[in-house]
Amino acid sequence: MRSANSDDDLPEVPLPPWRKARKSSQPRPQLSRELIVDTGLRVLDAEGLDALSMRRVAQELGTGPASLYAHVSAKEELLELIYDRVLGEVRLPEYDPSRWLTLLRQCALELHRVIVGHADVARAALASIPTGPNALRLSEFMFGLLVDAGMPPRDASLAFDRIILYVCADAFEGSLHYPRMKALGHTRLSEYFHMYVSQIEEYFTSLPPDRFPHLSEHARVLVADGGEARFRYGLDLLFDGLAARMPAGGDRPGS
Amino acid sequence: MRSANSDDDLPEVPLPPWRKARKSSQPRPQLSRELIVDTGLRVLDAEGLDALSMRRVAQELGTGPASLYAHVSAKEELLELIYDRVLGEVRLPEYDPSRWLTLLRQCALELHRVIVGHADVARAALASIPTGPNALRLSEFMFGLLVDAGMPPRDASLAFDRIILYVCADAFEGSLHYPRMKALGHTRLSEYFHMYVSQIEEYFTSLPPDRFPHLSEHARVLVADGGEARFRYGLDLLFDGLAARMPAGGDRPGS
DNA sequence: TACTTGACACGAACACCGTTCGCCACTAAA
DNA sequence: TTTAGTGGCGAACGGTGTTCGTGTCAAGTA
Repeated sequence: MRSANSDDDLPEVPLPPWRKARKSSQPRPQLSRELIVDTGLRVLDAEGLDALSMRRVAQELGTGPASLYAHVSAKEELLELIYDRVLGEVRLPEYDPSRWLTLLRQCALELHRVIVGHADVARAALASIPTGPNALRLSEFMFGLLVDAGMPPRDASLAFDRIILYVCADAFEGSLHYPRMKALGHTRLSEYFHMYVSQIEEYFTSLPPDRFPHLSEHARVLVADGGEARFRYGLDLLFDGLAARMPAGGDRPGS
Repeated sequence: MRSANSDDDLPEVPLPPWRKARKSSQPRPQLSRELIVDTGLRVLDAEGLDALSMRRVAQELGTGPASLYAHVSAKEELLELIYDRVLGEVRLPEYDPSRWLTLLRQCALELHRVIVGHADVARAALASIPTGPNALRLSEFMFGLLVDAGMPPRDASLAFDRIILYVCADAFEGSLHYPRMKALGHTRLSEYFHMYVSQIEEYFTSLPPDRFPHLSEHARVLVADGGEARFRYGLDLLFDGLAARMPAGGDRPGS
C-alpha cells in the first residue's frame, strides 16, 4: 500500500512462506459502524463538511471507499449517524415541567452550542430528519416539557418543531461562513469576520440613498451584531410568543 | 447540433460556398448572463437543484460547460443570480408604516410562497448572502417598515434578519423532501407524503413507552400538520414577539 | 485435522461533477 | 487585406458517490 517495493505482476522472488505470517499479524482493521462514524466526525471537525468524503474517511482508515459500504448504506446515512453522535453531547437539565420555559430555553442554547462547536455539522443537521437515539432523547425531553406544562399536544408538536428548526437554521447559516473563510485563505476567524463585515457595510453605504434610504443610512447597525446576539434575539421572539400561548403562562419572574 | 444530418469527419461533398452564408445567418447563439440564468431556472423548476449542473445548463443551450464561464464566474454565482431572479417575483404591497405588522406578515407569506413555488431553490437561498437588486428591494421595504414604525434601527435589523432566516429555513426544510420523493420514484406529491407520514407515525408508535412516553403516545399529532400550518404557527410566534417589542405595539385589531 | 461456508475487505471501474487550458472561428479595427 | 482580440467550446484534470467482482480470512462442520 505504501509503495516502497515494486508490486509488479511478475514475482521477483518465490515469496517466502513467512510473508503469510506478516499479513495475519496485522489482524483485520476491524471496521465497524462506530469506527467509521468516529473517523468521519474527526475529519469533519478538523477540515469541515466539504472535506468529508467517503474516500477521505476510507483513507483515514487505511482502506478504500468500497469498504465503508458494508457498514453504511450511503453517505447520507453516515451524515445522519454523525449528527446523532454529536447530539449525544447535549446535556439535558433535570426534568421539571413547572420551569418549562427556562428549561426549554436552556435546551435550545445547549443544542446550539453543541452544533456550532462541530464545525459545519449543521449543514447535515438540517438536511436529515433525525430519528437516531440521541435525537429521540432530546425530542422526548423538549416535547414532554411542553405537554406536561399544559400545552395541547398538537400545539406542543408545532412549537417543538419550530424551536428545533430555528436553532438548526441559525447554526446552519453561521456555518456557511466556514468554507468561505477557507476559500479566502484566512485562518483567523476574527480577521475574516472583520473583513467581511467591512465589505458589507461599505456596500450598503454605497447604495443610492434615493432608492435605498434605510439600508444606506443604517448600514452600520445592519452589520453590527454578530451571530450569538442575533441568535438570542430570535430565540427570545419565539419564546415570548410561546409563553403567551401557554395556558399557564411563562415560568420566569416578570412574564 | 439537432442531429438530422451526419456530421462525420469526411465531407461527403466539397461543401458549396453558400454554406458559409448559412453559418452567419445563424449568427452566434448569443450567450448571455440572462439567457444562462433563464435556462438554469427552467432546469431547476423542472428537475430540481440536484439536476442543475453546469453541464446540464450548457447542454440545454446546445453548447459545452466551458462556454458558461465567460458570463458567470462559478456555479455559486449562477445560483445567486437565479435566486435573485426568483426574488423578482415577490410582489410588495403598498408602503404604509402604520400597518407595519400586517404588511410585514404579508411580505413573509409572499416570500415563502414564491420560494416554495420554485422547487428547491430554497437550498440556494439559504446558502447565499443575497445582495442582488431584487433582494435589496425586498430588504429595503421590510427593514424600512420596521424603522419607520418606530423600532430602533438596531432592533429592526435583528428582527428583519430573523424573519428572513425563518422563512428561508422553513422553505429549505420543506424542499428536502423533494429529492427524496424523486429517489423513491414517486411522482405524486400527496402519495409520497401519505407514505412518509405513515412511516414516521408508525415508528413513533413503536417506540418503548417507558423511555419515550410522550413521543409514543402522541405519535399521531406529531405528524398531523403539514408544512403550511407549521410555517404559519412559527411565523405567528415570531410576530407576536415582535409586536410586544414594538414601542407602539402591533397594528391589528386585538393586539 | 481438513474442508466448506459465508461474511467482510477492497481494487477497479462507472458515471457524474466543477473548473481550466488552449485552440479555433469569427468580428472589428487598422 | 491584414491584424488583433474576443468569445465559443472540445478536451482534459482532479475530484465525487456508488457498485461489481474478486480475494481473503475466520469460524463451523465432518
